This record gives sequence, structure tokens and C-alpha cells, in this order.
Amino acid sequence: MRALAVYRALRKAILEQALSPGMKLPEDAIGDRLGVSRTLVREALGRLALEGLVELKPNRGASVAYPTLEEARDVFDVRRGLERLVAETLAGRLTNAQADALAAHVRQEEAAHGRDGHESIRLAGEFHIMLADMTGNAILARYVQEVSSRCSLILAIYGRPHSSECAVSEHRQLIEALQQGDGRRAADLMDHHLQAVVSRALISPRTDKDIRDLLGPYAIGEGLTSA
Amino acid sequence: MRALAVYRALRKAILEQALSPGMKLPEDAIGDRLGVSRTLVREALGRLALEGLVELKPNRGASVAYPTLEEARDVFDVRRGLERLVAETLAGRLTNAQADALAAHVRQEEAAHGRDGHESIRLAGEFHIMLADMTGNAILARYVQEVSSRCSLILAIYGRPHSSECAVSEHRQLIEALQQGDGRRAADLMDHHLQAVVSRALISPRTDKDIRDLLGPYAIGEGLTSA
DNA sequence: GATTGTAAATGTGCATACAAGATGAGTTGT
DNA sequence: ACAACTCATCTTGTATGCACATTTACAATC
Repeated sequence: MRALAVYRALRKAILEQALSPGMKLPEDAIGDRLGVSRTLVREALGRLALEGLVELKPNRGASVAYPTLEEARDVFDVRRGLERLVAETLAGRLTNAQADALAAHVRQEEAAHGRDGHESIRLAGEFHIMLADMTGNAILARYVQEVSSRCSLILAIYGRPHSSECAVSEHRQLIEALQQGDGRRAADLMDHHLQAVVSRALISPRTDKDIRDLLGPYAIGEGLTSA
Repeated sequence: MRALAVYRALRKAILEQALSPGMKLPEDAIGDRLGVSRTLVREALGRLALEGLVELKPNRGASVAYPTLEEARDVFDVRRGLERLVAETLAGRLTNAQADALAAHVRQEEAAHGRDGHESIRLAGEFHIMLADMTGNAILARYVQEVSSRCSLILAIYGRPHSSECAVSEHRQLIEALQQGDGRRAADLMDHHLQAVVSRALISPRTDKDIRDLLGPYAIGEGLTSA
């Protein structure tokens, strides 16, 4: 199963932005570098394409995905829906060991807070994946993992430089709500938390994407027709 | 892209139960029958494995997935979470054309009601996929499609013969709630609807799966030790 | 000078070939 | 008769090769 290794290598490279969005991914170049044949590279690329991390155009090869803002919003919406379910499922069912593990993780996040921005983002992402795993629902965990990956890619493109720090306090509140067993409150907290991540990190929600609207002010400024 | 064709062929065959759960899927045999090489069959099988329709064990080949009851429950839970989001997203945003299309579909369901059980199940599934498509959220639509497929497979294994009829009236109520723009009510309706499908169609929740418990009565019956 | 036609180069789509691991039948030893 | 071993066979894992599609560069024409 060396195909899996290739998959993981590419995936990691993309998420760490060693391969930046839009970059071409020729099968034989990758195969050369990784010491495997095109067959395995192809398999890995196909898999990454299904997860939305690479785009795969017929006869034109693969490239690192470059999601549009609309796709970005869609991914975050789905993520909110899924993690809401995580919160509901977990509410009141957290073992002590699990709660401790989460608390320990949050302490790590706090330690990395001002220190290392990159590390901070990684840890914040891991927190959500830990939660999903704790549900014991493998399908749910896989989906959360998948949308989380896509979110990382999206933040790499559209995220503001330093504002994508998943507020540590919000994680703490969430754990508390889960322990108290208040499913509704936990789900709402999760929802608002993720919504906050979007609004903190993502470019402001421009719903109009019509070029004419964008060019309007410039037309007026140059004394051209504004109608 | 003949690999896609192979994928669709296999997928359809599985969902129609031409290939029943647990059946082995040798690459060679499939390739022969479909007139393609193992390469393409392999690609298709890999993709189906990611979607949970086939199981893929290293060096031991592929077989049609045979989900456990736990997996079944997990899938239905995720489905409920996703379709809740569909309902929330769609509430108050249904165009007249969309509402008409849904109404027309429900009429089809009603026509097939007593007639053709197989057709009835297919139509019910399509209704949910139509809804997901209407959100305009491609990722959400893909996930819904995926869990729906898995649900079909699950019902094929664990479903009671004739009780998996997705009540037509529940679909009607849902459309109504969506048109009225009551997101909370629509989401709750969807939730209960899917819960109802599970309880109507799925075998009752046996939480104990220990062989010893199952064999207990037989041991007693044969005069063997029941301790 | 711009546009279209054409040919070389690049890279994908798919098939085939070979290597390695799993399966099962036949065989041998106890 | 049963267990363990061996070899033949089947199937998967991976590499390589060929054909075709796309792109690019260059030349010819208007």
C-alpha cells in the first residue's frame, strides 16, 4: 500500500502549503521525486481530488485546488452542520479521560498562542478532529477531517495573515458545555464558534460578485458614466 | 474517462442489488465483463471504497460492503445532521419552480405507492437528493448523495421487506414548511422524518452483540450449562 | 502585424507485463 | 483419521509502454 504513503505525502505538502493552491501536479515529476511509478501517483491524486484538495481536469492533469469564495462558504456551512452534530452527540457522554485529553490539548493551544502562528492553527484544527473522533462515529469523523482539510486550504488562500486564531476560550466553553450535558447549548456554541472563525479569518462576505458593481465607483471617479 | 463509466456501472449494480452485500469483486472478472483493463476497474473500486459501498482489504481484494448495525446507525446519524442543514438552508429560499418540481415528484411517489415497492424506494431517495441539489451547495449535495447511497445498501441488508416506504405525507409537510420559511420547523420535520424511516425500516436496536448471550437460550434448551 | 495552420513536445488515459502475497489442493508424517 | 507442509494457482500490487489529447512554438499567409 505505497499508494497511501504517496497520498499522505501530497496531502501534507498541500496542507503545509509547500505546494501552493493552483500549482500544477504532473504525475511523472511527482513519481520521480517520490520514487514510485505514475500509477501510484495517479491513485493518490484521484483520492485527493475526491476530497477536494486537488482539481483534476480530463486530459489536462492535476493541480492543487483553488476553491472559489462560494465553494469556501459552502465548505464552512457543511462543516458547521457536521460539527453541530458532533457537539450534540458528545454532550453528556464525555468520559473523564476524554475531557482530560481535551483540556490538555487546549493548554497546548494556549502555550502556542502568541508563539507560533502556524502551530497555533494546526492545534486548533486538531482540537476539532479530536472531538469528532471521540464521537466514535467513524463516518462523521471522516467527514469532519475532510472538511477541516479543505478549510485549511481555504484559509491559506483567503485567510487574513494573523487573525485565524481559533479563540482558545471558546474551546474551553465548549468543553464545559459538553460536560454539563447541555446538547443544545453545546451545538449553539460550536455553531457560533465556527461562524466566528469565518468572520475573523475570512474575507468579508461580499455577496455581489458582479464586475459592473465593483467597477461602478471607478467609473464615477473618472467621470465616466455611472449608469 | 471510461473509469467513470465503470464506477457508475458498479455503483448502480450494487444499489440495485444485482451485486449483493458481501459478494466478492475480482478485478479481472469485472474487467472482462465490462471490456476494460484491471487498471480502470481498480480505479472504480477505489472510489467506491471511499464512498463506503465496497470494502477493500489489502492483498485480499474488494467486496460489496456489508455494514454492521453500528455503522448503519452512524450513517443514519450523519445523514440526519446533513439533511437538517439542507432543510435550514432551503427554508424560505425555495423558488416557485423548485417547489413545483418537488410537488410533481411527490405526486410520482404517490402514484408508485402501492404499485411498485422498488420504484417507491428509489423515488423516495431521489426526493432527498433533489432537496440537497437545490441548496446550490455542491459539497453538501455530494455528501447527501453519498450517505443516501449507503443508506440504500443498509436497508437492503437490514430493512424489513415492505415497511421502508418513506411516508409521502411527510414529504408534503416538509415542502410546506420550507415554503413558509420556518427553518426550525423544517429542520425538525426532516429530523423526525429520517428518524421515522430508521425505526420503520431498520431492525430494532439490539445493543448486545455478544455471541454468548445469543447462545444462552439454546444451551438451556439442550440441557447444557447456561452459566 | 495579426491570425491561422502545422508540427514537435509534453503529459495524460489506458492496457499489458511482471512481481509478490494469498488461497487451496494434494501429500506426507504421525 | 487428522494435522502440518509444499507446491500450484489465482489475485492483487506496481511498473512500464503505447496511443491519443493538449499545449506550445514556429512558420506561412493574408
